[in-house]
Amino acid sequence: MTSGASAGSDGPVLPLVASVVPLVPAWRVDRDFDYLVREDLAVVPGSLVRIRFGNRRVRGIVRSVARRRPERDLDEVGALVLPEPLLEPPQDKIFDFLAERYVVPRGRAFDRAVPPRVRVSKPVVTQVPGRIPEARLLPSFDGGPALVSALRERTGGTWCVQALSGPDHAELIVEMAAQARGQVLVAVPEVRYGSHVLDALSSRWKYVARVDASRSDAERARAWLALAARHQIGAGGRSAVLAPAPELGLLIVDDEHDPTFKEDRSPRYDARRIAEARAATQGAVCVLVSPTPSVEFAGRALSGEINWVAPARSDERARRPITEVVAPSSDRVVTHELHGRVRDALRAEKRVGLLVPRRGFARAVWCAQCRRSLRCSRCEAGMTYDRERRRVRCPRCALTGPPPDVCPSCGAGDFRYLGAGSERLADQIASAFPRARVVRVDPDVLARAEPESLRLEDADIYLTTWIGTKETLRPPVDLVGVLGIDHLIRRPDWRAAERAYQALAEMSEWAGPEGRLVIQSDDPRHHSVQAVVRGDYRFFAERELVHRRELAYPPFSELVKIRARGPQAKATIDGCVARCRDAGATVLGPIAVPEPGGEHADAPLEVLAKCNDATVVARALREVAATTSGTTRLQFDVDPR
DNA sequence: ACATTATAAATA
DNA sequence: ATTTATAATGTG
Repeated sequence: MTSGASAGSDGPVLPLVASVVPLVPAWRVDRDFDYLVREDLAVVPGSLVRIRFGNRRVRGIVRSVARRRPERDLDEVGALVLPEPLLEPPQDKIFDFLAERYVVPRGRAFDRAVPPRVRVSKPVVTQVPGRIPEARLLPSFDGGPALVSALRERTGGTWCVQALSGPDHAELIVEMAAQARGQVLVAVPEVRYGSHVLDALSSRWKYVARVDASRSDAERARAWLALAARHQIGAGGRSAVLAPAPELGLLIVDDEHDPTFKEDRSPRYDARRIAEARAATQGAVCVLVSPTPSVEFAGRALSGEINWVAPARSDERARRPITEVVAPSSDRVVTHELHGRVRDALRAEKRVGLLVPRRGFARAVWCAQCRRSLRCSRCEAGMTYDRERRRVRCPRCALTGPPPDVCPSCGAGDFRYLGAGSERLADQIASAFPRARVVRVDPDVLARAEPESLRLEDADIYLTTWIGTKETLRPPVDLVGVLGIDHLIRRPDWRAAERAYQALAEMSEWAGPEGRLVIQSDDPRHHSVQAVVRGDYRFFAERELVHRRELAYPPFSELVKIRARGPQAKATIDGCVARCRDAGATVLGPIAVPEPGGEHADAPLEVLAKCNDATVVARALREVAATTSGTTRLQFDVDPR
């Protein structure tokens, strides 16, 4: 590849030619460009270089370097931005995958390989790896010993690990990292109020290359370059799965179910899928950890497609608090039963956490008989109910109509409507327990005050919305009361049951094995509720998978959402639909999605494609994207959350 | 007829 | 992304 015409042959030495991806986010330049390399410049595959492009200077990443005869007049590589390569092969394949699956120009994908402000070039701290300690926690898991040997021998594979809730969680992550051979990257959910896992990693290793947003740009850049120079361990948020690690041995995604692993700006990647694909291309082990794994990955694990690691049933049940489900009362927010539990706890000088539902939510319609929510006949989204007009409406395709007389699933005629306002909850609770000190935490309070200044330890009743239940924020309590879970269960969204289960499981963890959990729900038999009562994740997963299979939602399909706006929106989206169908997808829509404040006439059009392999559909859509004119905006969302 | 502004094309 | 050529629109 690099030899060329020198040895023995008579011709002149061929020039060095580098293929470069310019870091320019445009479909018109979605390919490599060749440049000459001066003999004194240490340009290698993966180098970050400065090149002339058009009439300006941009940065680019070198894909390959070879001695060959150029086919045309070439410009010279301007300079090396970094002395060492940033993206040694085969890591460039990750960014090819990123560009391909998530339908972005290559320059936009490769831009994610570059650290912020590459001015800082400090010496790199490298750690001499110590002796590998015995694994303490993992061997007691079903499938744990196999994972330990995969880590030690670096035999690859994707592993879905159902963690135990509780204080051992951070240690489990540290233990896996310590067992691994080669470099280790750990991705954790967005760390706004700190992270126990990152703290635990930092106390085990002298220097953990932190690439999360809570660090300064300078520190992130330093960490990024340290990892490119083979520093052993790095950690951060979603983007940690894209950090350089030429000798990657282990890639961990912790709390894998968390929605922040989906990037919400272009490139809209799912960090878990990137992690899996990356580990495969580098021969590393990919571990997805969560006490409540996503149904997508758990389903693949239970079917044997990827590896499955779970705690012994008895260990899982031992973490469960005493759990009760009580029917909500129609005239008060705190039922008689929960009121009694709170009163008893306060008398015993114990502390109480109460979870109130979010303020605004969709009003769902469901059948009292078979307990299914009403779904749109056209696109399968859950219907919402407009109380004033007495009509049902699909939030996805805006199909409206009168509420049906009988349930389309079971023929019963008894519908329930959900979604009463909940503004006065805090006041009602304060007046129900007048002698208790009530501390209220919600997004408004958090925006105004630092978490430390809230004096949570003084509270008898800690009243919060979901935001205040973050592990690093919530105070320890003895009783947790969930005032309403039904709005989450009935949410018009195919992941509603999963989100509800995860929320309840988190509350169960908050109450802890010594505590008590009271759930107010009118659907105590729902699998999201029952799984928490039983302390049995698998119970939830297996039942939810039945529903997913019925409607062909992930993991039984992959999804691609496409949105078009502008003058040619209709024609453009029709072209996309045709491409999707050619690629074997089932397409729902197109439908107009009204925007807040926008005219209905020029509302963007949206379709949802269900397919076996979204990468195949993405490849087809790439051609549409590359040929779409500037005034029509196309937006692709592969693996939408 | 010429200046101003939107639009498309090209980048080694 | 940014520049440059080209078409469309506006102005005296």
